[in-house]
Amino acid sequence: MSFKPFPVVNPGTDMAEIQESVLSRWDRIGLENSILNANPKGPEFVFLEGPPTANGRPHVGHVITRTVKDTALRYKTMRGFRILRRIAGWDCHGLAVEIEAEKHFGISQKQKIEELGIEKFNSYCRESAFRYIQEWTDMDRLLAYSVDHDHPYVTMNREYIERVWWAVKQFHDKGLLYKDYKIVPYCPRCGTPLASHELSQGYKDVKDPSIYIKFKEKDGDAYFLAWTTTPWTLPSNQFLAVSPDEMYALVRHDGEKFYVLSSRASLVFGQDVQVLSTMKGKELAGKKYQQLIPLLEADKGSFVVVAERFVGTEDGTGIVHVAPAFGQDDFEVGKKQKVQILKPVDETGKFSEKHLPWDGKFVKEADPEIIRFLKEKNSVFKSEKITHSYPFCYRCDSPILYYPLDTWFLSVSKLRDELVENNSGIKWYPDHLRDGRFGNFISEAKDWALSRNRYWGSPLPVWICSKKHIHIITSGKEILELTGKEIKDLHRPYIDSVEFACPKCGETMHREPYVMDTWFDSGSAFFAGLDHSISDKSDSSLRLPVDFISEAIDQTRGWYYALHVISTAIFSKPAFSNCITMDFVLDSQGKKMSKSKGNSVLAIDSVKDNTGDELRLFFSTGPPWKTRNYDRKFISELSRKNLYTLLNVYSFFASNANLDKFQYKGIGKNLREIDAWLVSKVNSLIKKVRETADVYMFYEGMEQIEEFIGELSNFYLRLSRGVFWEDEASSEKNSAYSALFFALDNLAKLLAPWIPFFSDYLYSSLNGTEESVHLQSFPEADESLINPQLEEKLNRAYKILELVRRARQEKNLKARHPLKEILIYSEDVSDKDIEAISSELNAKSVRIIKPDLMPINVRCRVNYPKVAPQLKGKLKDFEATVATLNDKDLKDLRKAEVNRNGFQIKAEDLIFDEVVNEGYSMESGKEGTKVFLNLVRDQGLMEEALAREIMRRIQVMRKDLKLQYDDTIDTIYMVTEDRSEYSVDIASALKKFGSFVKTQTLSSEIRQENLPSKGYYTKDWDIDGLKISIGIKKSIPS
RNA sequence: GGGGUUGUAGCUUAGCUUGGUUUGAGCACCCGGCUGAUAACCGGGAGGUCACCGGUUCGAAUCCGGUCAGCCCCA
Repeated sequence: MSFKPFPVVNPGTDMAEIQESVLSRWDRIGLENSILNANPKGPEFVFLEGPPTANGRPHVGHVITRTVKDTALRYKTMRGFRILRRIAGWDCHGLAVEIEAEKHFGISQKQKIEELGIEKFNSYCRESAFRYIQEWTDMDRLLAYSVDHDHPYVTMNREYIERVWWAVKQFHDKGLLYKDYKIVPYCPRCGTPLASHELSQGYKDVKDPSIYIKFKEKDGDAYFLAWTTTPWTLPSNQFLAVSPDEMYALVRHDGEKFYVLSSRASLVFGQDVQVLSTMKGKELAGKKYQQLIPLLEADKGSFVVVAERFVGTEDGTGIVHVAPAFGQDDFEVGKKQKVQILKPVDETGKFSEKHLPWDGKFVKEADPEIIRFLKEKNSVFKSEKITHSYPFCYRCDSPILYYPLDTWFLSVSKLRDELVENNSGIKWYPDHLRDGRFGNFISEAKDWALSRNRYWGSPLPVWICSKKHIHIITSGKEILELTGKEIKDLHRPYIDSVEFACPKCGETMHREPYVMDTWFDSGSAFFAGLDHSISDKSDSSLRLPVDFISEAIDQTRGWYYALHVISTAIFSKPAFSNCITMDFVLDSQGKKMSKSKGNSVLAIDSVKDNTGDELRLFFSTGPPWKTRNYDRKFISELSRKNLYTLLNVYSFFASNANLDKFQYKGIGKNLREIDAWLVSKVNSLIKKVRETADVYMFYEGMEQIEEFIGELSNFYLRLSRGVFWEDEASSEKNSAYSALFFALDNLAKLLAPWIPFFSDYLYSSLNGTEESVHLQSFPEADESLINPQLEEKLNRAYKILELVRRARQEKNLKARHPLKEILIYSEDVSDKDIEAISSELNAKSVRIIKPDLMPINVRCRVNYPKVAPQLKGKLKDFEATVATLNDKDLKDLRKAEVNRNGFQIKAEDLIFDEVVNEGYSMESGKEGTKVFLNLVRDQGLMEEALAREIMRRIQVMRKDLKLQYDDTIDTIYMVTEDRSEYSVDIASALKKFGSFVKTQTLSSEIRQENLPSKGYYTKDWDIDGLKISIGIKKSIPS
């Protein structure tokens, strides 16, 4: 069989180039398809993609979620699992899309949309749903996100909508669907209510008015002082609420009388306050007051003080202004008091009551005028501004109002116990989410406001007849059966006209004109977003719970919540069993990214600035649930340290293996020690990576691999280089090649889930194949090749090497200068153990010695702080006695007391100093290991040192000329000045060591000659005072 | 106000579950060395009140309580 060379790495090869070549190979071999259909008989692993909206641009945060998801998928595939639902998904409905459409048509009011026509509006929405799909696919390709992009689930598709409808019916059948006239968080611009989980996305700190209002007592001359940040609700005031059991006071201030919460009096009035009487809040209940703005007519029961538990005592005055139309608590008060509520504001958030001077104004804009109006009436006690957090529509940024509206709800609050129970078994990463943020949220779950008074969404499939019978339609087929009419598109407006006779009473049924919260769409994905692998929606084929999902932290109240609620309600099971949650990606300064600050990074820019591997490496280092600063500096640092280091190891391997025509035939039995070490380390690594990845701790696996790459390069290869350069084939050399190949090949497979491109480059280069690493099995550790003792042993040897380097450093002895002798004292190292490091030690002799052979003198001195207080006057005698102790005494002292001159000398009375003998350099390690360098430098050593100095410089010059490994050269030199400490003759040095230098530098000859000389590349050097010019030129082949 | 989370060198961080020499590393900095794989690397230096206070303990970065600060979520 002819030798097939390993592809060599061209200088300047970068990761981008590798990524390009790997991508085109993947296309060539149709890898995507093979991955999607891998392991058809393997155990099942169910994945679910959280559907982003393809109507928005992906940002760098999406890169990290895709990294984590894909690493898990690739890992599971290599572990032999058949992955179900490895498909992309797209969330297509909702306000985000509608707002794009409004911009497109240049309108911003619902009325205008209806004038335009819902048909036209929605058809634009449908078209623009995939506005940025190209950017998403580009990003996914460059990140190697391996899900099926050609068969995604799409929430606006007919089948999907029908499954969502089916879900609504399940809620209805369980009595969990109801309609109510309730206060809901409402976006006046979008004209629709928002669910609590949507509301939570839009809190912002803003400045609002903070005013203290005087409500005049009806049967007296005092005022009730109330505080509010929403002056526009004051015309609708119908009650004042106090806390029943708190103490209130009637006080005099500046000539007027006020009721106020006792504990707040001084904060509101300052020093100038006189308490006239005190009473409990409930004693105030029933007191009447004058209508503040007497422009609207109200029911008789209005304008009284009520006692309510919701009244807080932390801010304001302890007296709360109640406008039943504009707050949840307020609404309940209105209901309790059985009054008609005042609602002078229409659905666009504008005053709509001709008796009010602010008629037609948006409520927030009317605030200043209302304040002015009240000031003129002397009803304002104090008017300020405060900064507080207020909700805004997370889609369009309008201030949210609380507004009474007919809304369809899901009775999620009834399910709280089940939600908590189903959550208890979910594995959360990080685990504190289970009982923390997510657990808290579901244990206080509110009813889900499901309906939206909008246009582009899954239509609410609820039909009602005049007798209030409800019918839920679950398919287009059912519509056909009920009406005899085929309906192609289930969206509005077509669905709006569907009418049929009530199955119960025969009256005509009309559809409730709403669409649904788009979170209900995406939250249905676990049963609605089916791929070809799961064809019906029966429980068993759904494989609930899904094994793995992963999204960013904001989804605890978004997608995770929706999935969990729907799955619990319909299937009484959790929707997912493992969930990795990412925290946000911050900018390089650790600041939150935002469009307005201009520091946000688009995913597409990021994947073009860096390769997919580099980004994935960056996002895989460290736990994903910690915030990470996006910084190019760190990305390239990690890349350099790991990917490029490994590329160089491979490059070294390939170029040498090609010269030697090495072919891998498995690792043999007779490995060199350091090769056995490497093989052992690889197997240990495999074991550790599997253990962590199996429990979803992917970042720990990656960190283990990173550490190993460092050891491979800086320990193994550095110490083994020599054997690869030997001319003759040998079993040692073969051992080294095999071990290195084994390490690289396994590393390629280990890296594959994290670093898809480079790992595949490495794998195919090593194995000379077009096949992909991603279809290989994940490596399995061979326990019999793991040798902890050996790993530990070389670890110690490496420590010794460090000590020697330090000892050399101390005496300024370069590593390339040979030493006469190194002595090593260590309890647990034998001569054989240090073989691996002998090349780096560079000594004529290395010996392990017993403690008594250490070239040291132990001296001792008196430990004064210990001894002086006891001895006092005898101290001088003691000193003299100590001075007489000889080496044997000192040795004895380590074991027992020594009696001398009447003193019982103990070891702790003395301080021992170890003084190294003349002519040695010593270093001690932590475990008592000591190394001694013999500093003798005879003529032979000096000559060799000088020869090596010259050799190294020739090598540098070879590199300057970019010569090939096997190019031979002619070398000449000329000494211009010699003041060196070498004190040896260069000619005689070269005479003795010339052949060594020649071999190492591939010089056909080395001779003295005047320089510069024509045709020679010349450089001047100063070798510790020896000034020398060296010239080399490529030999002309004879 | 409630819940969660974080606080270790200029920066990024490991160690905390299970208390035990002197808190370990990388980047940057300074000095020196090495370099026929490397964009590397090696040795040394400088740089830490382990946020703060208290408790438990022979011993606390680690366990407990409290405080402060940042971030996130909720009300």
